[in-house]
Amino acid sequence: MINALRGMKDLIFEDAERYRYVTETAAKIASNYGFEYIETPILEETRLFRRSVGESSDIVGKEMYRFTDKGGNDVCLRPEGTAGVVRAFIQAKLDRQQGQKYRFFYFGPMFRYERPQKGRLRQFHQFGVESFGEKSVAEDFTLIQMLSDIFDALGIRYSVQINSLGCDACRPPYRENLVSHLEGIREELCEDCRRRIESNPIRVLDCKNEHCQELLSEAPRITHNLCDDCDRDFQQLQDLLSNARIPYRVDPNLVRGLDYYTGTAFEFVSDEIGAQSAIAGGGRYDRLVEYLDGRPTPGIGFAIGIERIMELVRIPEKERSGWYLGTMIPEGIDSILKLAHKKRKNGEKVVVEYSPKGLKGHLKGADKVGARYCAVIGEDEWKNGSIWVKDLLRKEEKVIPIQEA
RNA sequence: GUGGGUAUAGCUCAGUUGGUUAGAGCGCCAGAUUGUGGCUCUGGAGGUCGUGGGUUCGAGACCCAUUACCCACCCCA
Repeated sequence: MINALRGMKDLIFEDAERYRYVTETAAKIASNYGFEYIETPILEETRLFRRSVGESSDIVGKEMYRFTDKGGNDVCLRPEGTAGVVRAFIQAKLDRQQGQKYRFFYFGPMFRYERPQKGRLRQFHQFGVESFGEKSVAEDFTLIQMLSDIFDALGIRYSVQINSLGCDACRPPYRENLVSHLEGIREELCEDCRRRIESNPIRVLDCKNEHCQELLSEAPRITHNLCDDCDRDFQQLQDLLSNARIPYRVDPNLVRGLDYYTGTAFEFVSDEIGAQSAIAGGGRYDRLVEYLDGRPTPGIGFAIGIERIMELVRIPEKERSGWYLGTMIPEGIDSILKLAHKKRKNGEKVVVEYSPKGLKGHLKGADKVGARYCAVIGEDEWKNGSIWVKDLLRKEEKVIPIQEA
């Protein structure tokens, strides 16, 4: 037997329905916010992710599905969605339209070669949005509001965490500041933290080790080291969230793992799904378009981890719908097929049972496929060109000429 | 990459200190006055016990290896 590859899952039956419900709900809300659908290739040049997501991230460093194609190109299955959309944005020369706003949403599979666990697959799906050209922090607020609208619509409980990562003006000095502080207590930190001082010092701040946390209580916080512009934006964001009655918590340790983030960073967290609790994350990336050779353009986006919310989603109960057609005698099949096609052309859902069988068998069959109407041709109906129809919901039945069915 | 757990019917799982024909529930199929669904009752089909070695008179149970899945670290959505 051939099984799906490790960390890859089939979306079938209820899972498939849940997936569709999530993407359709989110897409509807995103378009209400003025976002347009975009679909970019799943395969991209490796360079794209190295320059956007960043060499220092684990995603690029060790989790990419990477290979050389037959043309000798160094390519990767996309590990996230933003890079491709930004590439498309620049390729379409939209960055030349300075002052214009462009807003996109997308959804689809992403690939990371990680050890699978609850809420973490190698092929997983994200729904994301990217907004280009709008530098106002009101857009940051609007994306967070959109996310809460989406989760509200899906019936998912969440908490919101926000932070500001600063800009080119305030982040580098803060980083130096932090590193020198960490160097001072280096010997007492755990092994992981010592390593992170070089690779990603801000990460040290959210070490799970209790001893480290005690030592870190004195460490400088990014939120106290923002420049005037960043600080003003961050304050305004908080005001906007409060006015909109969106509960949030400032978490100075919230760090995005991707190098391209600047300014506002946010995360939506659920406490009902195990260790992989981040159900959505995003933030600003005002320099990313430049990194990828575009004209400087502010940007901000988020992504939802669809698998992580799948089991939390409350889907509406589906009701009986459409038709089940069957016959009790072999001669009836032509009439059944003709009727089925007429109804299908008419936009109705129809399931046909080809084998003749007793009425009871057909009723059971209709029940099983969730049909509302069960229509059967038997001996009597065959003789006078009629068909027996039962409404399974109202328990009403009638015999009518087949032309009228 | 590291650690722990699990692997028996389509699904969820029982299976006593190793001992005859490996069980249940659900699902599936067929019946319960010959043309009336969901409920009930009866019967039936379905398993080389993940795979490969080993210990033993004898292994689904014990040992080793291997693979897969699950959970956690890590990382992140």
